[in-house]
Amino acid sequence: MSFRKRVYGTAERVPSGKVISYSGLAGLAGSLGAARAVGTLMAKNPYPGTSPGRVPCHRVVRSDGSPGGFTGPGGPARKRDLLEKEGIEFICGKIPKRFFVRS
DNA sequence: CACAAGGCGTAGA
DNA sequence: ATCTACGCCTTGT
Repeated sequence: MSFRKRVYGTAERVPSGKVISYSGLAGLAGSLGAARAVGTLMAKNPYPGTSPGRVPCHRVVRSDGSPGGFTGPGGPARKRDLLEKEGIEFICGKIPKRFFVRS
């Protein structure tokens, strides 16, 4: 089982209306501290979407609450939009900790 | 096998 | 609070 697959699997189980940090995702995926790697994987992920088989990479944000980047269609703007549609609130451009899935 | 790059994280100034 | 520097892990060439 490659790290890559675990990350996507873990990302898919993040519920709508919540987000998780790159770092946290890395940890849940089995490689604590591989936040950077997660970012790389998300950057090349199949396609952002909530349907099965796709990866809701827009729910993966930085640990400090910043949206982070987004290479998918629409860029960062799209990411923010998707999150807001799922109920995430942006306070001064950042996401409150209560929206994070914690482990 | 070696190297470069990437949606990050943390610490210090 | 903002910015720079350095470290981290995995993937693709």
